[in-house]
Amino acid sequence: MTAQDRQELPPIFQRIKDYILGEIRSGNLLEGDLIPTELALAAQFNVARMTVNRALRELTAEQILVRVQGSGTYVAQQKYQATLVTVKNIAEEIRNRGHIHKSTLHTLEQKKATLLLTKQFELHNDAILFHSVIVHFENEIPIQVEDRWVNPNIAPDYLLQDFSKITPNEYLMATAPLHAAEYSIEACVPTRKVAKMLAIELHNPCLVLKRRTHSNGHIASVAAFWYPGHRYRFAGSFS
Amino acid sequence: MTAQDRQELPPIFQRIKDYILGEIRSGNLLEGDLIPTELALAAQFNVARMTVNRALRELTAEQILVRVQGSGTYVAQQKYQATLVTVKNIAEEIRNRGHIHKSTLHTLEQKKATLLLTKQFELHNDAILFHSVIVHFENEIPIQVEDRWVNPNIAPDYLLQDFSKITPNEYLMATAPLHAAEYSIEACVPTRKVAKMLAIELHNPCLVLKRRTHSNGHIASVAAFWYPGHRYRFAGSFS
DNA sequence: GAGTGGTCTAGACCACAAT
DNA sequence: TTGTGGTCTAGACCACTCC
Repeated sequence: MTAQDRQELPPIFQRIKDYILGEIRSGNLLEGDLIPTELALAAQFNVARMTVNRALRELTAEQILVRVQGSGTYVAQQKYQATLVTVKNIAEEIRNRGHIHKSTLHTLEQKKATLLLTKQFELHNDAILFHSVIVHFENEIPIQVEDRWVNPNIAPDYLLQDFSKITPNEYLMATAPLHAAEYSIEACVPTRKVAKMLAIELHNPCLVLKRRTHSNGHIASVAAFWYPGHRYRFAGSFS
Repeated sequence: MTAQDRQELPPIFQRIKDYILGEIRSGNLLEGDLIPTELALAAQFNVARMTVNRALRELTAEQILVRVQGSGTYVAQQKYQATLVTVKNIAEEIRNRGHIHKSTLHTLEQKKATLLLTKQFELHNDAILFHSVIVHFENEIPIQVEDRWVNPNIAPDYLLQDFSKITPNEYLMATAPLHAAEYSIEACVPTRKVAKMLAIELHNPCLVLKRRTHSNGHIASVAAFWYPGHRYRFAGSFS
């Protein structure tokens, strides 16, 4: 069968994927069930085995199926209902909304690490770190306080940057490739300083995103991002 | 070249992927750059074009490359530094920590939808919905208030369930396959009812996860999950 | 028209699992 | 040993972009 014969139909591998997905949705195939072999599906659809292989390989990448060499292909266990939240570069996010991003630099210094920070950075006791505090504005309204500590070994020129033109995030992404990160999201009452910078009351809760990033086997940066709870939310969707 | 010749080496398509990724990491290939054609890479690695095709197709699925038919293959724009938070079934999460999950049912009813709810569910004005309010405990400490509205058409037997044995999440996952969801995370002060159920003060901020789930082309469920801010955080890591 | 990626074929050899 | 998936080949025709 040529592509012309198929006309407006989706590619064969896609139709095989749709067929399998349909069998799962309809209940004909249940979690853990063995599905037909590649050769059986190839015969059923009258196509080459490679075409079936691609369909099943992609469904495996999508975690719909599980394949075991020598054994067979199974319907994967249903995943938990999960929510994924993506937190991006704040300046980019604001610009993507068509709004104006501005930032003000409150602190840019080098400072001896506290005990907690030396542990977070996995550095020796008297380590010197770079520290910046920046407030980000969306259309002149403060939307984020970025309190960041940076490992001088990873970004030695950090203090020389013009953070009105480039965000620390953008600078670090360009300087130190991101290899891994840990993060948490909490709801906290703001400190006096943070409340003042965000122009909110002390009793207004904040969303606090904390993130530690790794680069080249070292801790590159430890940052806390404070958002006013009544002006900001993390949101998204998935399917 | 046979698999035996290659011995312990990774498959060819993987080595081509690694090569491209290395060129990007090293800076030899920059964002937007055109990469060699399939035929050029096939000649360079002395393999069939299909093998190169698989490597490039997978890198495209991973959003490392962008392919344009008739034009060429390009290095995709660098992704933002992103933080992904996964929120799972609360009962499962607690058990995974080795702790004891318990829940108490505060409300289980059918009720006429408010105007806001009819819009969220995309239903007509006088629609009847199921409503449940459940408090989840971790080692006897309240950790989540689950306030959930459910579409009766999707889960007609919702009111008959024993939610001390199965969470609404688990029941809905088994009854109505999850196709998509929207969600948000906010920091809010609790309502009086929520504060009482969570045994916290009115001034203690809460993390509020809101989630709307789709199943079979309909809105299955609209839920708000309240967590005490000082006892709970969303956390995770990625690399 | 030349060159690109998109898809597909009909074989092949291999590693691994079940028996 | 048989059957499974994992990978690869050396072609092919097509749709599309760019010149």
